Amino acid sequence: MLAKRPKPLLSFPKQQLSNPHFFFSTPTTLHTPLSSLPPRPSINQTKQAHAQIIVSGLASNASFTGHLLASLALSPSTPFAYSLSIFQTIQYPSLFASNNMIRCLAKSESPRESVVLYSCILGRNLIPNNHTYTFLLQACSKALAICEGTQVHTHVVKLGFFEDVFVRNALIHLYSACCRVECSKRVFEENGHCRDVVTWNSMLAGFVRDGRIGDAEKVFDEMPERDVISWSTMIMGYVQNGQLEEGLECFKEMREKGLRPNEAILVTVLSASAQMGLLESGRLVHSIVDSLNFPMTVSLGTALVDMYAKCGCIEQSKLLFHNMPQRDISSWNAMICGLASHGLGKEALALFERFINEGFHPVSVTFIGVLNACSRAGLVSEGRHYFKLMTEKYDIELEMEHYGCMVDLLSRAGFVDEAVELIENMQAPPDPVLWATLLGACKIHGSVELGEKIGNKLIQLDPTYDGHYVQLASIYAKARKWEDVVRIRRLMVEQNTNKVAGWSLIEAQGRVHQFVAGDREHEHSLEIYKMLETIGTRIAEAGYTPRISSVLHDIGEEEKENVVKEHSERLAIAYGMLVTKVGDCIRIMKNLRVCEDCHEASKIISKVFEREIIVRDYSRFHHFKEGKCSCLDYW
DNA sequence: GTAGGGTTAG
Repeated sequence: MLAKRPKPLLSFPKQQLSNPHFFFSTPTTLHTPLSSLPPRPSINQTKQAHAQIIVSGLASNASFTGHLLASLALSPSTPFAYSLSIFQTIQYPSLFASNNMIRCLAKSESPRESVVLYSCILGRNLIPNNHTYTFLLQACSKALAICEGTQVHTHVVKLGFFEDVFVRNALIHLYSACCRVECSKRVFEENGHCRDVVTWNSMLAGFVRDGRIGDAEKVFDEMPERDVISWSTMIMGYVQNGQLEEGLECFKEMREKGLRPNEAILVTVLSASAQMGLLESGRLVHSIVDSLNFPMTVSLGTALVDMYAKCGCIEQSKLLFHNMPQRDISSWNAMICGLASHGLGKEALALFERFINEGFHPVSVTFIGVLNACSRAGLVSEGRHYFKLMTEKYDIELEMEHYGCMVDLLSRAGFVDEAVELIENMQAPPDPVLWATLLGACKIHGSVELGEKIGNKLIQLDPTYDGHYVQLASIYAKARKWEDVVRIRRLMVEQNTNKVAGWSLIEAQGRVHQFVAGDREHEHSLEIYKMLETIGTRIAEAGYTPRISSVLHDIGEEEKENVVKEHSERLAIAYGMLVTKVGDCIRIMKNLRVCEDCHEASKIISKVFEREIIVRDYSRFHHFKEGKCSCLDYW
């Protein structure tokens, strides 16, 4: 019987660089070893050193080139072609030189090529070492090369490098990068004694990447020591998974332990504060940035600009933006979007023009900001112009969100037919959100017939979502079609819809206070309701009359008035009046849109009590001051 | 003589 031909250890796909001669093409005549290089030299320093040695006639040998490559691998900006050209000058590369070339490849744009070089190492009968595998697995992770990585794993075990903590950590990282977190876990659990802080961090990051926050928490709690990366991974894990409060809590715990945060942590915590609209929390991070003398990098500056804009302080946001030492496209996007959310449409458009004049190229998000700016300020012709510009001049693909902004802009401004036409002519099937936007406009314009058509269609598409019933019923209520209101409400009860509970948040006395409508859970509930009475009397004297069309219950008018009076927003305002100083601004965050009645009441409260009230709702900011709102009732 | 883990914007 014929002996079976041994299977190759590794079989790699044919690629552009897969010819091993690619790595070993030009013979070299250099023989002089390189004196020690300074740590992490810049690419220019390395090039200068290289040039001097060549010019002075000194040749290089494998050892010299190996050092040169090691030095190049350390420079983050090394062009890969340069490293390769140096490697190619060695006729017989040592393992040391080859390892460092793998390391350069791992950092290059073609990390997968490192496995080709690895097969060359094997082919030249060099014995790989732990460094080889660390670099090689790093390259596989970057290339998301799970097949090659798994084969390398078998080599690691066969050649006895599984006990090496660097190699094991690289394996954990490889599997988590390739979405095989269970494999990471297996590597992590084998030989539990062979772990260091990086092993724990890699496992932690693996669970975080996979969205397994519970498992990540367990790892975080069990790890024997934590460094700044452990904290940043956990904090970012919470924030990326939408567990914002836990992220902020984790940051607090870290600070209590006296640890110095790094920039990544600060940026993440700023983002969480921004998403939640927690100004005090964001301000605290800003004060940490200042007190610890963090340089105002583009990331940190942008995160601060975004935080202040999302927490209602648009002036502070603008100030920071204009004083930023450097900006990138994200900074501009954050500022344009921030201005748009505050209804400062013309300012946002002017900034966009400046952005273009400074030579930036807009991206998809930039136009979300621009179109939102037009939509919030009712700038219809400008909106049409930019919508056209983004495809015709900047070649940006239209996404559902861009259509959303346009449909909102057109329909709210009264161009409902044009909005319908836009939806109907879309290439992709329209998202129901677009029809829901149109339904909102039907409510504003009292278009019962079209609203009825769209509302019924949406209810048919998603009978469990209560928002469509509420909108349709509001359209009927505005037209005083009470029988239809009752019918829709009954239908809603029959369908057992999932009601999204409305809430309002206010930050006061170092805490976040959350209210729902009719809430009596707060420790100062009695005082809050007393204040609500006072507010009610004072605004009634100033001419306020309740707008109860948004109340769907078939109850008496007086009861409806009580329902709106106890909306979560009103409770939060009342609490704000109790705990803030006279004249201080009251800042509220809501998860839904401001209702018409609360909007009207807030305007009058701002006048009667001489208080600025800033409300961030689901869609935008409302600055209530001296009886007026920044949205000019266009929302 | 070479080493690893974590980054924002609607």
